[in-house]
Amino acid sequence: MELTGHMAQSQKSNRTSKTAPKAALTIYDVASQAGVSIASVSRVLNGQGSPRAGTRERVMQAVAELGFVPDGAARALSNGLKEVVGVVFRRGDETRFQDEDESLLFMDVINRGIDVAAQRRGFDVLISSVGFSDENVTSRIEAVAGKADGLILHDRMLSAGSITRLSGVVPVVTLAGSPSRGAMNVRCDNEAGMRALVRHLVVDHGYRTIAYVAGRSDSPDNRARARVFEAEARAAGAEIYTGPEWQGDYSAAGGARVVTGLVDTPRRLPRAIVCANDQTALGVMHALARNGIKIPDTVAVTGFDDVPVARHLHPPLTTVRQPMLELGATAFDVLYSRISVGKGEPEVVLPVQLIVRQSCGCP
Amino acid sequence: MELTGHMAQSQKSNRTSKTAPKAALTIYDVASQAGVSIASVSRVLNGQGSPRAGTRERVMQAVAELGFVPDGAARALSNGLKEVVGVVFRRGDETRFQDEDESLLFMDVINRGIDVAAQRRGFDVLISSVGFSDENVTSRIEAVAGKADGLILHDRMLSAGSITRLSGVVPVVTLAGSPSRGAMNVRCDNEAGMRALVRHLVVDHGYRTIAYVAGRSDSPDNRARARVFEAEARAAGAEIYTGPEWQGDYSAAGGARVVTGLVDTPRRLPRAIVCANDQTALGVMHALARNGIKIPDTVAVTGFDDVPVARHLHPPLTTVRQPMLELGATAFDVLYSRISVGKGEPEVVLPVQLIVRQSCGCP
DNA sequence: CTGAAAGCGCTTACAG
DNA sequence: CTGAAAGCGCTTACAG
Repeated sequence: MELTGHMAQSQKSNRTSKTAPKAALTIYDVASQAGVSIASVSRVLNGQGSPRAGTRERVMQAVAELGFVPDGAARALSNGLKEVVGVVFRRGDETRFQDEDESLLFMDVINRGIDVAAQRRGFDVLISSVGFSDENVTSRIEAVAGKADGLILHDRMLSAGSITRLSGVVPVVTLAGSPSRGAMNVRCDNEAGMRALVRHLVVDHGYRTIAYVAGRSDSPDNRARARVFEAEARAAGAEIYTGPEWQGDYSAAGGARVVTGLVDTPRRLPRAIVCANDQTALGVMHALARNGIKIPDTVAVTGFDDVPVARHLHPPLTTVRQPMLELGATAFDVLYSRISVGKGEPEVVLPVQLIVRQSCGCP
Repeated sequence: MELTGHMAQSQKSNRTSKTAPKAALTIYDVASQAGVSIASVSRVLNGQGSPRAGTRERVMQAVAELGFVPDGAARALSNGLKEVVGVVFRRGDETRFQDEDESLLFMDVINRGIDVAAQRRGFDVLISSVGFSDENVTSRIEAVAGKADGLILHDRMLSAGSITRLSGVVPVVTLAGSPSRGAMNVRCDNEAGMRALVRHLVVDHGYRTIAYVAGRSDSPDNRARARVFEAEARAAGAEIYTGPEWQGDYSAAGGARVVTGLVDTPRRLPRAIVCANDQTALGVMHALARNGIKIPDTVAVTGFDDVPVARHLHPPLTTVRQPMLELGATAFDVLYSRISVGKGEPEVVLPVQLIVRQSCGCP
């Protein structure tokens, strides 16, 4: 017994440590070991047809003995399905703001949602993050496209034209953007969320002056939020502080910059500052606090997204919750049905929820 | 002009929206469009040989016009390289502890390090997270193995035997474990870190009673830390509180449980509690605070890892910093050299650094 | 420099 | 139920 063990071991370690690495096993090795054809091996491995019990057993045994794992590339080439979904997003390597790099952010949570949904279908997720300073983003995305059955693109990864072009190669789902021709889009109901938020500030709290710290101006989400913000505030007769000094960029640093600019050139602050997203609110709150301005007593602040850290800010952030896990999962599901059935919803809008905490002035 | 635009559009949208989806483009389409052989197309696409300028141009133009993207599976099958590295890790879906799910944890940071290093080599990262309750983990991992050129396995994903077996299929790097036969391992210098930490507590602070809240007992990291902890504390003549009640599980909940068990059955607490990792320390500190026990005045607490949130705890956590980004990057680099050159370091040990903050009793 | 052809490791009609 | 064979879309010796 001892001996058998040793033999098995030295055999193995022999194979493993050979300088000339053993050629990878193929389905042919399994077939000859089991004494059947490669077609039979393939069938029992994939549960196709109804192989005779004896056949099945011999194949299974050979697979187990050899430790055979079929090559994914060959399978993919043969049956036209890689069982891989590509996800491309922007790595936040630009900003170095307090809690910003350190929390699970919007994109991370979405990716987790994609992952979970993908696993249900036997898909794996091919991640490709691109840095802000990376060049040839397009070729990087194309490389991912070539390795996947479909692509999920986070917001603002590519121009509408590029997206349309790419969607000729593989099905594409964009996140939180607007539908591009050829691609599908999954997003949250910005309009309803912003409407509820502004009404809460202007009607419930009765704030008469209000401003919107914008996100990147090329973001459809930002544009939708800005539009509704203005319409609702105007409808309620509030005064809107506006202008280029209110331009943020979705980052905490951007939000802080806006506030710093305001207090430097002394002028009246609005009673409430509505931020394009939570990260911006984070920066705004930090900067306000640094300048000794009380939140929410002097200025109320709100966010958008409800990232995990939002409830831990001081004061806890009033914001609009986007169902991020669900957003990711839905993106995958839409993509999957497009891949498998050939048709998918061109646009899905998920409901959001106003989360009232204390940064708006509520007790 | 207007007309041209429209024509181009309707043409395209025609192709895109056809019920019978257009057959995917192949290298043959490009070749015929460019009037060259597929070999030439392949050569210019891959920068092999020295195609004549005219050839190159015609190919490039055809590629651009058609929007051709080569199929990754076919490339992989043909040249034996997928340019994909698989990463398998455990999703934390078990515990619901305060800051635990909400911060970028150990594994997330490591994965980011892998991603960055992989991009440098044109590799993409195939992520597969497994939940604690997931079954047939092995088959899931094998599926990833089949789709990748190599595998990076986080700690405690598989038994040593399974790892050795798997390493017969693709090169495997394990993280923070001990080297299994056939696989390579990248880890941090637990011994040096724990030695410095315990000496700081026992020698510098002069604490005479001390305990170690263990991590999972099947973790090599935990065993190494426990061993050095005991040796150093004993060498300095400190009294070690020990026993099954000090068994944690690497989670915040586990750390809290240990403390709760201690205060329930009143007994003397040690002067210092050394935790197997930061998450455990997080739970220990929460539980201590909940019971009105002062940190570090009554009990000092330390962690291990230096996760991003560690510096934001109250008091800031004294811990041992593992270079997590570097750990991930090194894991990829080792794997890559094994994939490309055929040989890689069987074991790499990265240096760690004692980070003294306030939870140990320092001002 | 370029093309015809073989081959990568699978899956799946097609016969039997 | 099972096997021989074609084919998936590339890359790369091998001739020319």
